[in-house]
Amino acid sequence: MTTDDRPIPSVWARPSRGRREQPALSRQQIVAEAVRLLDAEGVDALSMRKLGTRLGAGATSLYRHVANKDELVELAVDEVFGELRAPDMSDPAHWREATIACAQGIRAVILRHPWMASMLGAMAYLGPNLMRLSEDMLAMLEAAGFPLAEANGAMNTVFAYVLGMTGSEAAWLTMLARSGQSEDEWAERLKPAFEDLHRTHPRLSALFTAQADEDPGRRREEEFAYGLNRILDGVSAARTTPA
Amino acid sequence: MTTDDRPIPSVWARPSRGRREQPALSRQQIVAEAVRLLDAEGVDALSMRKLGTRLGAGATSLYRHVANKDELVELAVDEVFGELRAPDMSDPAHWREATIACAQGIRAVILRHPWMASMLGAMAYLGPNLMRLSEDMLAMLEAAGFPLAEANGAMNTVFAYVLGMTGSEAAWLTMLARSGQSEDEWAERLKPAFEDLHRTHPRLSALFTAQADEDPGRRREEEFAYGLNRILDGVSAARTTPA
DNA sequence: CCAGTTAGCGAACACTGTACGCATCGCCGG
DNA sequence: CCGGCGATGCGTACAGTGTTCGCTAACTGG
Repeated sequence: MTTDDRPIPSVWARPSRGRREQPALSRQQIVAEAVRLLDAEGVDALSMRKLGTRLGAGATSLYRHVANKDELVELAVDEVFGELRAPDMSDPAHWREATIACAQGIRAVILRHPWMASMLGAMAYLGPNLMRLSEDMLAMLEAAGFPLAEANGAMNTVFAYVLGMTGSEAAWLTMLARSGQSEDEWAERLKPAFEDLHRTHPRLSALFTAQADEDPGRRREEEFAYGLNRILDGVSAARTTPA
Repeated sequence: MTTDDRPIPSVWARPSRGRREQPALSRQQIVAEAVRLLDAEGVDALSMRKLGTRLGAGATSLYRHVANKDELVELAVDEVFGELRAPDMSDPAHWREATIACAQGIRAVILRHPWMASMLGAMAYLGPNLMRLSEDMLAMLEAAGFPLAEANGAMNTVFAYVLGMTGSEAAWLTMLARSGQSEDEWAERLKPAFEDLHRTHPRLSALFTAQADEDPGRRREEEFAYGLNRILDGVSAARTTPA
């Protein structure tokens, strides 16, 4: 137990177990493990060495399958977007429900992998999985009576909203998680500064107190749905065949 | 010239120039220089040592005025949001124009400092400058006939949209800048893959070709304005006194 | 004029991403 | 059967990172 774990250069003890017990490393495996590491320990914990160790490999071995850390992250982002299954877009009459389902799907994916928020602002994402989703949404909106240009505008608007809203949400949640405090503890900690807030920012203060005894998760869901519905209201006028 | 730049421990050559020629270092100065460095060289180039050198100081001196690099970045973000002057919100009848002006102001600020995009997804921003702006916008929307809760929903929706849209925009632009290519060169480079795109994603392909000979900057401006107007359309129904 | 507070700094530590070259493996043509 | 070959993993090394810890030297209040 103590003799053979030291790398003694002896011909007899040479392991010689073929490297091909497993295919050892593959791009898919690396990306999947990277996603797992990011989910578990957050964006700062992703280092090539740690990822290598998790895969039972040296750090630099990863570079045989991935050019950069940046490329690895790009692949991880696309991998996560691959979780998205396009919702049922068969019935054009339900374009609103389908769009809402799609938006909530994206939101759920980002909240499941909060590190995505940090990435999306730092890279122009053009991966195949999101392109497929875009094409499907365009087709659905066109079938629902939107001219292509309007469909594009509507989709971009919805998508930007989802990104912005969910990005802030994810950032807030990871900040909470990192500080190890609950949402209520945070509110409690702000109580002292509240007197000033009420004086200088009465409206913000009123909103805070009004939201104090709601379930935060539920409240965020409803706020997300509220804005989304207003956007769909505004967008629906662009249809050529109203309903 | 070659003799006195070596730190010889001689009492005679002791510099003795009072450290207080300038107040040396201050938090304001550090943050301002950090913003300048971020603007000039991008987010990866911000390191404590480089920033210190720029200020004619050692790297670790900064820690007397700033707790962390993270805190420094937080301060830099708030500093930049300080550029925002709340637009004229005196006339409640022009709430739409005022909101548009505010949104375009935020967009302009982020595009002027594209590194902001990477930060906003990675931190929950609660700085005083944005809080002031939020309070002003709430006041304006309330004066325009929105109940406070609806004003809050509208503001959050608009703000999420601006963040998402402009964030993607900034990410794309910094990617272009880093690759040193122009937008047209990028389109040219994608020409080979275009045949496939047309086959598998006909709608996206159609949109690309339709946008090929527009000025990209103008096009982005218009897309931004389009979505913003749809959102304001959808939101305006929540006013109690319609107009 | 002296004590105490404080700003700045040099050195050091634990890590990071990544380039390079070497060892080793499965395979494949002769 | 076997020798070379391309692919794969990895040890080492390098330049650079954020941050801590004492040390010096200046300013400031009594």
